[in-house]
Amino acid sequence: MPLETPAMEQLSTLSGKYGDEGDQLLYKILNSGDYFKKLSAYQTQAMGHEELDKTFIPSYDNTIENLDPKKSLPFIAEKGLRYDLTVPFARYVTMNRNSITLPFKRYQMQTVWRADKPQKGRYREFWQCDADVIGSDSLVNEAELLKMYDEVFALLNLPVVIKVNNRKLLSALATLIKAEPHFVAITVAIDKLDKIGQSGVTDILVQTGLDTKQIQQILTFLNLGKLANPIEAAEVMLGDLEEGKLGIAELKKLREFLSLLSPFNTIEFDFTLARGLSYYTGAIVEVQANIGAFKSSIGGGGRYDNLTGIFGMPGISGVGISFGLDRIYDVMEEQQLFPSYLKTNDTKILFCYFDATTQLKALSLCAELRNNGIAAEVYPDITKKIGKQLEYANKLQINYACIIGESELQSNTLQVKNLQSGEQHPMEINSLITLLQ
RNA sequence: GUGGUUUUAGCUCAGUUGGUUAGAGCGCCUGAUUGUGGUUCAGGAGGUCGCCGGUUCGAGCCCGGUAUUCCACCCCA
Repeated sequence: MPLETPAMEQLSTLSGKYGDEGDQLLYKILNSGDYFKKLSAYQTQAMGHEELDKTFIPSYDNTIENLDPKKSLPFIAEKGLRYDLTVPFARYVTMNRNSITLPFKRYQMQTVWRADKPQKGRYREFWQCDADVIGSDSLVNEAELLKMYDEVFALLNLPVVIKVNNRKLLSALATLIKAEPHFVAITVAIDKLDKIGQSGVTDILVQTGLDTKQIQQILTFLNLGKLANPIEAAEVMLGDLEEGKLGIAELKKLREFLSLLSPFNTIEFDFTLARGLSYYTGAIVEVQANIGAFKSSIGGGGRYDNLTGIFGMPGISGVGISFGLDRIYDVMEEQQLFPSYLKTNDTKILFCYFDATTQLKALSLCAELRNNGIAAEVYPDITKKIGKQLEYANKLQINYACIIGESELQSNTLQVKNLQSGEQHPMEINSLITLLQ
């Protein structure tokens, strides 16, 4: 079923769900009214002012520069703009737990906002199209959602690579090399392998504080992807660990399901896929266009085991995918994948005229055509220049022009010109309606 | 958040070591053609050179600040 959630959420709902970077990219909304004057002495202290009391507040110039932005934020901004569709969905599920039936499926197509510097393929406001299943652990859901990616992009004629991994393997890897505290740093580093290569990844890991042996094991893990049976190879490496065992089992099961669904696109298991959103716990997926120069992801998703738990409804697992609509548009525009019929004008005919009297006639004829379900337009300005009006129709790709002058008014007929063939015939309004219907 | 870059006519852009009245192409308008398109020809309109300040006899050009565009990084859709 379709679902929509408000553009604004409580900042407390959004904070901490997307990683450190995510919190910085959240658009915060200032509280209403004179939020500084409303602050209590206690609150101003909490904002970093040991000696500040309320009488001091009205002197804004003195106070603002002394405020600690991080400490101040909760007091001056309680709302933020939607950052993705998954977290609001989890909030919705929690709030409506009594009225929805699990497993619950929904799709959601709305804009989200990131407080980012815009650049190529990167927008401050963009559309996401999400599909999620919540309240079921089954890997059938993963398989079906991956197949949904596959089918949608096949319908769009846009070849893609769908990359799949499992967070549990990455987690097991961190356990194996005894570097659990550096889990996030490790995932961020290996995610960059494509861009900066092994040496670049090594550099980052050294800076993180890992030793040579640990780094070597990470690189070994990454290279498993090149083998013929990467999942089995990973099993040898990580299968003794609890999370490794689970992750391997999930990937194997998913591979089995997918083999039955005969995908059109490449679905590959890629151990370098990490993803930054912190709420993913199991399968993670990312979609890349397999055509053109744009290499950033045009879709992503994964399984989140405890997102509703944060809102007070533990033990519910969900999995979802997201289509990055704007980036998909960008790639399709670049590759000219939009079908030509989308580019034609719906307007069938333009009414051309010469003076105030024929203008009235054109308006009433146009209305009559519209009443018959025909898209028609009237040239808006009075001009003696018929050529200009025809050229306007041309530029708008309107195929017919109806010319109304004094002689047509008297004979009660219409001159209808086909702008492609150049042919022009007099006809009655009824035959014009038949012609265009 | 860090680094770079852009800003001149409606649009896309030239503009030399600072020097008279800032240019081009396209578009637009008018006419050849007082009611029949895409071509052609002739003519025309349109710019406080992003903004504020400074240097200079003189600034589109140099300097400072500020806004803005796009790009890369970071991160992601």
